[in-house]
Amino acid sequence: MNEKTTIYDIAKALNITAATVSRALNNNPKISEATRKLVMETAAKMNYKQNKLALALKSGKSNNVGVVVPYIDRNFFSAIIRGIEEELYPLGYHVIICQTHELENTEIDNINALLNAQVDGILMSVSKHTEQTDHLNHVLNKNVPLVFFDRKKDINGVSTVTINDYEGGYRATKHLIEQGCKRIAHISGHWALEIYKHRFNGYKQALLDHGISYNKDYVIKAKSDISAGKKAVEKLLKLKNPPDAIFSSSDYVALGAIQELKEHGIKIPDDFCVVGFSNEPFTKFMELSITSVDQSPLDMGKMAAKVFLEQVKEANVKIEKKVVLTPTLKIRKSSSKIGKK
Amino acid sequence: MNEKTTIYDIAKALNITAATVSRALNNNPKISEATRKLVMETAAKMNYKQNKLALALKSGKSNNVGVVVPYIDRNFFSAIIRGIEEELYPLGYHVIICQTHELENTEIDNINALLNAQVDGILMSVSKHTEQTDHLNHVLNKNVPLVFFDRKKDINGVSTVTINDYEGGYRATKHLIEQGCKRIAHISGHWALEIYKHRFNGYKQALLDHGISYNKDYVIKAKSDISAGKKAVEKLLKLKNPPDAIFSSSDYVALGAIQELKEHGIKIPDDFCVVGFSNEPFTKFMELSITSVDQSPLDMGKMAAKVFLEQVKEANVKIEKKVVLTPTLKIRKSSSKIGKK
DNA sequence: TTGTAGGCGTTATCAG
DNA sequence: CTGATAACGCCTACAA
Repeated sequence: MNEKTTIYDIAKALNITAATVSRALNNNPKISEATRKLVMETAAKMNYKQNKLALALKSGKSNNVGVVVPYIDRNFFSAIIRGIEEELYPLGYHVIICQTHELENTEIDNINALLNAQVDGILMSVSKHTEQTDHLNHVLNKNVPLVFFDRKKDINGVSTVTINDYEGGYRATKHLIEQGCKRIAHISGHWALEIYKHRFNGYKQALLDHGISYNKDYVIKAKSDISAGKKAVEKLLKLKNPPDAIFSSSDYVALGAIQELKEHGIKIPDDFCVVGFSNEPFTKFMELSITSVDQSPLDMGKMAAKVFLEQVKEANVKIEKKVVLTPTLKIRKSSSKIGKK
Repeated sequence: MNEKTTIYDIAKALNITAATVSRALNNNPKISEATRKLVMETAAKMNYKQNKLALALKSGKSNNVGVVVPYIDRNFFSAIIRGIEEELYPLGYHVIICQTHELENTEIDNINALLNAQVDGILMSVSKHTEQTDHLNHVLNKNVPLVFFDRKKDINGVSTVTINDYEGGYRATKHLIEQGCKRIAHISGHWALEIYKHRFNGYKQALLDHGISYNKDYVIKAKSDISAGKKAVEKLLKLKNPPDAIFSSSDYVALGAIQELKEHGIKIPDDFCVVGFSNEPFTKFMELSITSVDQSPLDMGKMAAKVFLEQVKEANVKIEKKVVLTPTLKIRKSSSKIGKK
């Protein structure tokens, strides 16, 4: 009753063969209605559950997909995973999660482990410190669908789902310009990740398009945390001609920047505007809510899942799809100089 | 080269038998050093990877554990999952995640799917709306280790990892009393979850222990969101003798409460103190940072994983372990009446 | 319509 | 030390 019951058990109980049981269970057309019903009933009675492992071994499909991210408890990534799970679960897939901790070796490890586990696909955001691509090519060689989301490597034949970081940077900067800001600084991240380059490019182009000359001194590369934001502001305020706005590639940096600006008695948004990136939950909860670029991670996850599904459907065809989502600017108090209530 | 190579392939290449290859690969003592080396080398050369699926079918161990939570993108749960993953990954386990969306039927579904997938254990936080326990007993009948974290059902033989919600409520309330608050209200959650009852009990006992009589009008049950917090405050302020502090079972409610209090021109913490629960990331980022009870979800996840591991180790013995973690109060501005700088 | 037999990739048992 | 063989649970030609 409580131990595993197999199709053999129920075959024995019915004095028929396991093959017949299998067919009945799978609604195979070539089976009498009578036996089908009988099998179904006793299967239920004996509390039979199909062993997906055996099925997987037989069919070569595990119905598991691996998802690899730096850390699962970062809001951006957990929201993506949620999207993936919700899209894939109804189709019978299970999501296996792995964290790289931003370490190349761990990433390689994860990938290999997933491959050994015979996953039907891998959806991932590459680690900040990944330089090799052998392990990724390896996935392709095994004919396992691979999809990058957000952070990618340029590899032939791999589909990607990203947001238009350039556009995000552009819109954020344009918004600041429209608010009347003239000297807009930019705090960027580690350029090993191209997303930061793109945001910077968008920033730069927006300036140029609006007749504002680009000033190298206004651009700072920093880690993505609060204290980095503070330090960056300290530096910026020491310039002979300090900026009157910041577009930051990180919400945490934006927060640190705001804190430091307040320490200096600078009024936000009246005298200084700040825009962040990622639309972290806290940005909208702040009393001085922070304008930020939303990356719609939930949609990104769902889209990554859909791209994966297309890939499995057309197993023979090699498709390389590049989906680029458009970010939206969430305008909040930290940059609402005009039309303030 | 790029298709799956099995032990048969490498056996053929070496003119030996698959069994020998298997032994060599597994460092079986009864094998000559020479063939071991030979096998290892050609295995590497042929890029052999063990098929864990076959191993799982053979051994009955999938090396997968299922983790079931309401939503994975809630900070509390994603942090727990991170803890579980980090504890289990080094031992070769993979974590499969499922979301119940707080729905009983989805939970039942998830559990069954995980069982079919032959997971080696299930770690879960039960859904708010789960009343049945058949599906959970079912897990036990199959002899699959089951561990509850945070939200549990009282089922014989199931280990649990929770925090001492009573203590959390007690400490939060005591803290408010120590700050000089005299009329402390409590905003609770859905009592279908016993955690809310426990927090309430801690609140009540703290009052009594400090000679403050319990006032039913000061207790409100509400959903766990910002607007519920606002409404609760509206109600409380209409009392003939309104409170001067709130201990809320939710950080979101606490935030809503604070917003509403400010609307009414009430000074926090000078005239009114607020304490929340969960230590959501945003609580410490606010300009008026919010005092909150930290549940150390990362530790909770790690502990749940450890309990699971003990369980698999002692497969024969039925152990029912109840781990209760002690929450810590993170004191911040929203309740720091005394010793304010 | 149903039974038989083989195989998915491994490991374990038993001989040799 | 190594080779054959069976088994894990399921599905699917092929045969009856």
